Amino acid sequence: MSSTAAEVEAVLAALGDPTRRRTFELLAEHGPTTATVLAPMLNISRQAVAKHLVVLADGGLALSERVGRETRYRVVPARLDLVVAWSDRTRALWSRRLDRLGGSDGSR
Amino acid sequence: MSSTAAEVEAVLAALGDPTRRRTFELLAEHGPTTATVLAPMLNISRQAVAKHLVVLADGGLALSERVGRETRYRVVPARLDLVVAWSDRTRALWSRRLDRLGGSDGSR
DNA sequence: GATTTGCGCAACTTAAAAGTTGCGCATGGT
DNA sequence: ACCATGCGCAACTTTTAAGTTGCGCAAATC
Repeated sequence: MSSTAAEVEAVLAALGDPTRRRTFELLAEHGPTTATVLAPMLNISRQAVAKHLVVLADGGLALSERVGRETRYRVVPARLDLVVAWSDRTRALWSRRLDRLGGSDGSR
Repeated sequence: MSSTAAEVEAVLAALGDPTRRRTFELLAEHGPTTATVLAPMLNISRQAVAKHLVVLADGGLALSERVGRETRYRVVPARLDLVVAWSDRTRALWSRRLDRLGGSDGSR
């Protein structure tokens, strides 16, 4: 249930690259597509896109499905919850520290 | 108000690196600290930490304050909202597509 | 005022991704 | 059967980020 550190790692690393994030967004807008279709939109080779898609899939942000001779990828938006969860957890670390200080001031 | 693409870029790129994310978390737990203090916790040189802190600051995730001869960094947890906002926006892109399809099925 | 401590600047090395190209194989169309 | 299309594998180049080391300067300490 609670996401492992490795999962968060994979997701944030995947979203760290601009081209890959753009790929993810395109996938979200267009729906299930192939690397061949995405390549011209990103102005990079099909192979480069294919690699990005594998990274996204490794991070659980996308799923691949083989349909005939094409490999269609689709986005898994639920995976973004991991990012949000991590953000909340980190914010919690911070506020917990403030609690220990007992005050209402975060500086100094 | 609405975050620019460049800002989101900077934040996600900053959080993409494991060491840098760890630095960010340490900063959240420990409160304002210097690169010198953080270095041994991360098992890397002070300079390496200093660079990470600059990247975090560029992304708005941290703020530096010069106190005497030390440079103290503190976390800006509010900046994590950008990540959450981007996640929401991307999810919206996705569901909007489903709306266009008019159906209740995301596949195909 | 001499020493210690902490930092920034800069040059460098290293390591790892991003991207390219070429090829061979499988699937679909005619 | 033949050709076209789409993909995966693999080797390679290029780019960029991560990390190190050395040095000089400014601020505390004594």
